[in-house]
Formats: sequence, C-alpha cells, structure tokens
Amino acid sequence: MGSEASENTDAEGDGRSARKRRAILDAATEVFLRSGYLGTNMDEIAALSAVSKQTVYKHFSSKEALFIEIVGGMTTGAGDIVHNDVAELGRDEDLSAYLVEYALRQLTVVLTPRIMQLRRLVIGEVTRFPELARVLYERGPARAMAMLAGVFQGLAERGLLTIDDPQIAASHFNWLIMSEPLNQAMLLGDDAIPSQADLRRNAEAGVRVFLAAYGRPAR
Amino acid sequence: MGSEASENTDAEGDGRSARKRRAILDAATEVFLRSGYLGTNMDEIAALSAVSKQTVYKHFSSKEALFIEIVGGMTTGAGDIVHNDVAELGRDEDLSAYLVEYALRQLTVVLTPRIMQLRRLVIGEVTRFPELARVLYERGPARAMAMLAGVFQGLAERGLLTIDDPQIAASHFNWLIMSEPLNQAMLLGDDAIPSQADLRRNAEAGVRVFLAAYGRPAR
DNA sequence: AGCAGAGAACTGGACGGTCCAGTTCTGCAA
DNA sequence: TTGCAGAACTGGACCGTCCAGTTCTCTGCT
Repeated sequence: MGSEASENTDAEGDGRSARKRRAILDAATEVFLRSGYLGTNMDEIAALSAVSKQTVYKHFSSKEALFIEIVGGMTTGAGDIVHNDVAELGRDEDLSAYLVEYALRQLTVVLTPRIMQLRRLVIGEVTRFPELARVLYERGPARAMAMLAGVFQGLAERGLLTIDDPQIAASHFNWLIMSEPLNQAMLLGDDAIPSQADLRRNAEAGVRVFLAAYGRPAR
Repeated sequence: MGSEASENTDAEGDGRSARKRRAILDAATEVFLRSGYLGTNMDEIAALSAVSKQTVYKHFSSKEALFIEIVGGMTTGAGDIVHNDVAELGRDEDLSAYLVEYALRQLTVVLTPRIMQLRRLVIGEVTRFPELARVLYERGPARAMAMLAGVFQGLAERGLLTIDDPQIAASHFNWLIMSEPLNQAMLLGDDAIPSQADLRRNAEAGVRVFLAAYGRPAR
C-alpha cells in the first residue's frame, strides 16, 4: 500500500536500481517512523518496498546503516524547507507581523506528524545513536536560532530592536513560539497538534512578549 | 553493580517479599532507563535484582506491566519533589530574585540524568504507551504550569504583575527558563546538562524577559 | 535500426545463529 | 510442605547470508 510514492529527497536517477533504492528508502522511512528502530524488522521493509531482502542488503549494508541514512536525510531535508526564502523585513513593514509570519512558517513545518515522529524516534535513540541526535540538533533548533540571531542582529542595527546578546534573544524567541505546541504534540501525540488558527494565536502571544522585552522603546 | 540501592518511592513494608519487590523495581528502573523498553530483557532484570525470574513474574504479570509500574512511579515521584514547599513571595522580597529561585529549583530537579533519560524513554514510546506519555505530561509540564498560573494570579492581584491570561503567562515563564537547557540536554545527552552557574544565568535572562512583558510598569 | 549476448541486478525462499518472553522442572532449605 | 533459586525449555521472532533461477540494461555488432 502506497509503495509507489517516490517522496524521497534526491529524485535523480531513474534506472531500475535507483528506483528500487528509492522504494526501499520510502518503505523504510514509513516502517521506522511507525515502529521505531528495534521494533522494525527488515522483512517488513522488503515486503513494503516490493523488493527482495537480498536487494535491500545490496543497497544498504545493515539495518543500522539504513536507519542512519533515512534519519540523516529527513533531518537535513526538513531543515532546508524552513530556511529557504527567508525574506528580509521591508522598509515600511510591520515588525510584529513580520515576526508572526516567520514563527508561523516554522511552526507549520515542524508541527507535522512526520517531523514530530522523527523527533520522537531520534530522542528515543539518543543513547544508541548519539551522532544522529547531534545532527538533528544542529540542523534543527541550532540552525534556526543561528539564523534568527543574524536577523535580530540586523534589526538591532536598524534600530528596530534593542538586543544585548543576539544568541539569547534568538533562543527566547524560538522557544516562546515553539515550546508550548511542540511539547504538547510531543507527549500527547499527533492528535494534539494545534490548528493553524491556534498556532497563529500562539505565535502572536509569543511575539508580544518578545517585543515587550526586546522591542525598541516606542516612546 | 549498585543493585542494593533501594531508592524507590514507596519505602513501606520490609517483609522479605516487599524487599524483593523493591529490588526488582530498582533493577528494572536501571535497566529500562539504560536500554529502553524493547532493548531490555527480563533475564537481566532478574540477575541484577538477585532474584529468580519466577519471582519477578510472581510480582509483575508481564514485562509491560513492570514497565508501566516503573515509569508511572517515577513521573509521579519526580513531580512531587518539584512542587513541595513552594514559598510565597514575602512582603518586601524582590520579585525577580523570587522568580529566579523558583526557576532554579525546577531546573535543578528536571535536568538530572535520570529524569532526562525518563523523558527520552517515554517520548520514544509514545506510540506504544500513549497513556504513559499523557501521565508524564500532566504530572510534569502541565502540573508545573498550573501551579505557576496560580502564583501569577496571586501576584497580579497584589499588583506586582500585569497579566491578561495566567495560563499563557505561566507557559511563557516555564518555557523561557526551561526550553534551552532542556532541549540541549535532550538531544546532546547528559554531558550537555549545564552547570548550576549556567542554569542561574539562563534563569536570570528568562526572568528578565518575563518581567519586561508581564512586570508592573515601574515608572 | 535492430539484435544478441554478457553481466549486473533482482526474486523467492530457505536457513543458521541468536535472542527473548514467559513457563516449567528440579533441588534445596526453612 | 512451602517457597524460591537456578536452569532448562518452548515457541517464536529476526538479522544477515546464500543460492538457483529470472529479468533488466547496456554495449557492440550486423
């Protein structure tokens, strides 16, 4: 069921081998996300990708290698989506609205069943695969906050924000808008992922607090 | 190694049966935290608790039941530690310092290898044991924020804070001080748990932002 | 262009070795 | 006799390998 969806990142190559490889990656992604690392067995991946086990092991040397490949690809891919096409604040644009839109964009990408499940999976395997968790951290929160720090630095130089340490400000902004929905979805499951309207309200409240602390004293 | 530590919550009862039961619980806690649910096997628990497998199954009907017992106990226990003896703000005490102390107290308890590992464990098993994750959410963040909301409500009525929605304010405070270190420790492992001094700096920065948004306009 | 053949890739199934949850048996000791 | 330790056992799952036979793909020749 659904084994023909070629949703994987690199869409290059369409030889038989490349096609099978993608089928394996897609199937493995689904099974690993559903059942976890230990809960997944290679026979199921082979069956779901409509490929023999031999072929699976021709493309990936072991269960562990396949797992690492998938998780690494997903984290990098998801991070890219968030950080492409970040517009600067226009000359006469509203700062508050600009920040809310940025927040919403990030929330919409991260609060997805797939990404949430990836997060849970990686966190549950921190002990077994510490390197994978480190990559998720750097491609996820760390990357987002580094980017934000740059934006805030610029806004501060334009006199629109009053910022002492851009890193800390970025962290505060990031978690003001992300933590509540992220933590809920993390522990309460995908059913607890808020609606778009709730996410907007959450973002607006977070931005309000952020601007109260870091906004230019509009006097 | 360390199997004689009887650190479990309920210390009542010292009959032979009760002692063995605690030994099993302690051993199981250690093994589950170290190896995860699927990665744990009952033989190891029996060996570590110096008890026969038969005795293990006399006290707990299955691996699943034992797991639920342990995780449930740990979450409730940890929550209790944070929320005992919460002092009110004295008549002429500094609000900022009061909030920083509250934050530090909570950070110190939560950012412990054991608690962090418990969090990772439960998150990794959200799909298999959704009920357990829900309990962790309610005994952890939800409980802390409900408590905070009450405190803030009181402070607002005393004119020390300007608060619209105490729930949202509590969430903002909670995550301003917890998110950065919690997320780091979560993904980067126990070595990334910040020092007490760093935690204090983090708490002070968070409280500063919180008071800028919710503090009484001291003008 | 059309075709033949070589070599790579794949299938389907079986299988060895290992691991594990939960049960049962044996023997010892109070 | 009762209760537990220790060990063996059952039934099943699973990783990785292997092999015989089939299909695909590409190259070079006519």
